[in-house]
Amino acid sequence: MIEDVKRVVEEVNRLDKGSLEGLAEELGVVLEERREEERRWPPLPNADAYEVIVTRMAPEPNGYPTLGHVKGLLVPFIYARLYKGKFLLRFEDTNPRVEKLEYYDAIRQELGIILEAAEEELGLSPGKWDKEIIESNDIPKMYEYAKKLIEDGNAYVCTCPVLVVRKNRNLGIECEHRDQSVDKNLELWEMMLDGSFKEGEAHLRLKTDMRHPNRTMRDPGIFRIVEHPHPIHGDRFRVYPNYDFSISVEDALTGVTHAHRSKEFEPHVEVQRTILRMLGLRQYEMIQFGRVTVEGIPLSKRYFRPLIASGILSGWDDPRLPTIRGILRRGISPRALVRFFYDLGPSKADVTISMNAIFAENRRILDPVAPRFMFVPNPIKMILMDVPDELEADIPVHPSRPEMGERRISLKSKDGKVELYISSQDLQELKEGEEVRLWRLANVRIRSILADEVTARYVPSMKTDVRIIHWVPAEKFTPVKLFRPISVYSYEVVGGYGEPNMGKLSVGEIVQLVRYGFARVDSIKEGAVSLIFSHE
RNA sequence: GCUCCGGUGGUGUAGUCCGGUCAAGCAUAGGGGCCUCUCGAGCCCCAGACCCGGGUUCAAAUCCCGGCCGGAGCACCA
Repeated sequence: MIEDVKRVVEEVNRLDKGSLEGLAEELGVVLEERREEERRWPPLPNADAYEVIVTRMAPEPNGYPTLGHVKGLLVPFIYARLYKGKFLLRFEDTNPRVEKLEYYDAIRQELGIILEAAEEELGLSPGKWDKEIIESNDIPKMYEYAKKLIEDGNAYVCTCPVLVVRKNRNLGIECEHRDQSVDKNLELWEMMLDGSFKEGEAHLRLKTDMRHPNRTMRDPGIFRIVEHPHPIHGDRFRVYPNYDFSISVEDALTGVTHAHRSKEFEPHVEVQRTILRMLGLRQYEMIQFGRVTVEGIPLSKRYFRPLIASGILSGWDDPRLPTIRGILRRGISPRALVRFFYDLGPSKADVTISMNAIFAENRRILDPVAPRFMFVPNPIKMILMDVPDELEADIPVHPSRPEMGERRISLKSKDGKVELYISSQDLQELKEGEEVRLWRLANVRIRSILADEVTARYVPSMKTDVRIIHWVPAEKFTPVKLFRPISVYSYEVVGGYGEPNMGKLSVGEIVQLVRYGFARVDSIKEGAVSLIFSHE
């Protein structure tokens, strides 16, 4: 019997897909239709256990958000919306030494822009956070929890110097403070709060296991003294909770069901679970995701600060920087960012992405809407001869979308001559005697090429299977300065002329320079346009 | 060193929990073609992957064991 089953299964397994499908049909088995929908994200673990899914992003206001933060924002946001839950923005501001008010604002602004774009691009609505929380507001509440920990014998005040603690934690040695009485600990804790100890002299630590294989679990510090004004509370507090403590209490108290953070916090899961258990607080899902680094670009603020201070970078919005500001200023649409990170997914693997991948998304979004303009870098004068009275070119705003309109450029000839500019790059490719087409204007035959001037003869033809180049009239054009980011420390400025009406652009518009690439209008002064090159 | 986490086409990702619908999906980059008065976009087609070795099983990307490679943490910072 078993042998028979074996034989039959083997036989079936040998069949190819076609005959299996035929067989299925014969037997009346209905194949489940493969769903052709947009790629879905993997489900949230244990989602059914919660009535409402609550996620959050918890940035520390210690700098301008970068590309690296976008995943940390979008992962919880997307899940919250996918599950019709709530998304919180929480400022993790418990280290006043590095936090500043301007960073709170920068984070609100930048994240706001991205979430709005997420609503547009992915249809995840509403494209904003449901509630903002300032963690430091809850410090008094955290003091209460600290007290409870001490009273239950789960925490003690330690006055060992840093180096001793470091050594003890490495070696797994318990110090004498560990066995202090509850009363003694309460007394010392009050002293921490009332200023009897200076910064660094006393710490409240969790009593766990000094020989735990996971070293973050060896009596982690949960409160310390910081003698530095807080950007919001000034001198109100001198004792601040540490990361593991504040995050656990806050997540539990604000109803978070799924807490996302980057993978480096993996070892802290155990610490946080322990804190929750000791405090009798609600447990929730802790999910780690892989870090994102950009090929060739450091993401650390520490690295950029001196470059900004020394003027090598113009500020936190320098288009060479991977800050969100910098990237937007460069002309990357926030929708491109959103789409990119959506496709990236919430995976736990660390990834190195290339800016080219982001550029590809941006092109996809910009191409259908960006108005086209002719731009002639490094212009060289071209003199056209044998021109009838007038040449006219109707330039479409967007060749694939005639409804966007067109503009007319007319060139009047003087004694049969017309002057215009072409780019020296194009000129290099031209040969004397060659017929070329000036885009949408006329065909010409190159007569002579000199170092700073080229002459050509008008050809009454519409042939388009010749080389097509771009031009601007010599009589009227817009001076253009194009800033091309190369790396964090370098850039190139390309000067040239643009079509006459480029002077009417406004700051923030993103255009396509035909045959050149996308660029964003950064500023306009006295009719001259400054562009920042986005990408090809 | 210790602890933890990963490894699917060039790149990124889905699938791994609960083995069969996966001779593996999607995107991007690559090749070819069509279209186009942009070297852009669009459309069509092509090619390309389960880290290695054992094991379990009728059946393994999926489970087990061993190895290799990569990353992170080991701050009284988050």
